[in-house]
Amino acid sequence: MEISKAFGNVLKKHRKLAGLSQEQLALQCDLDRTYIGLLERAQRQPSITTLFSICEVLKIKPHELIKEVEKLYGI
Amino acid sequence: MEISKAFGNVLKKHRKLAGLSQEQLALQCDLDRTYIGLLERAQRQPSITTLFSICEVLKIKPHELIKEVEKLYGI
DNA sequence: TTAATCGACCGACTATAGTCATCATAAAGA
DNA sequence: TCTTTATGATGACTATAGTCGGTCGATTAA
Repeated sequence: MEISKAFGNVLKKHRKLAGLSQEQLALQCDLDRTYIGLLERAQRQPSITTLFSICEVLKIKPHELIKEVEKLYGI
Repeated sequence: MEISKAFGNVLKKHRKLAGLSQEQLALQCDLDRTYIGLLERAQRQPSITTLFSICEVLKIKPHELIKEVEKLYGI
């Protein structure tokens, strides 16, 4: 699986786990609502600061999320 | 410490550990010579696919590198 | 001295991240 | 049915990632 697709899947999973809508997540990490959707649909790739701010809201360490991305990506 | 600065420091450390020049690293991960320098000087932030391709060349798992960035960043 | 290597830095460029306004649609509830 | 909530989607925009060609100074070796 592609990196962006893997990231999108992991992001969606953790957003749901946190019980947040795309809009709620976007507001809390100071990003645009549509952009969260684009990330989940693998049409954008986050920079690492974006990754860190999303993870802060989702209360997960960035390296843990990345570890899940690696797994889906297959490395 | 800022995220980009933390990342630049970690990148430089691991590039040195791998015994590569900025240019050698750039060639192997199909990026520009000057861009590696910009990353190390914290004037650019990588996307996650860029992160993954750099880590592949440096033979380190992305989540391990991110863990070091977290530590320097202070989370 | 000369040549080679390395890294900082620059200006200008192309590609893509991230914003914003807006419309469409499907699901759930009053 | 009417309304609200969540999401998909699009087009146009601004900001920044990433490229390219080059200069410069420091270092190291011939």
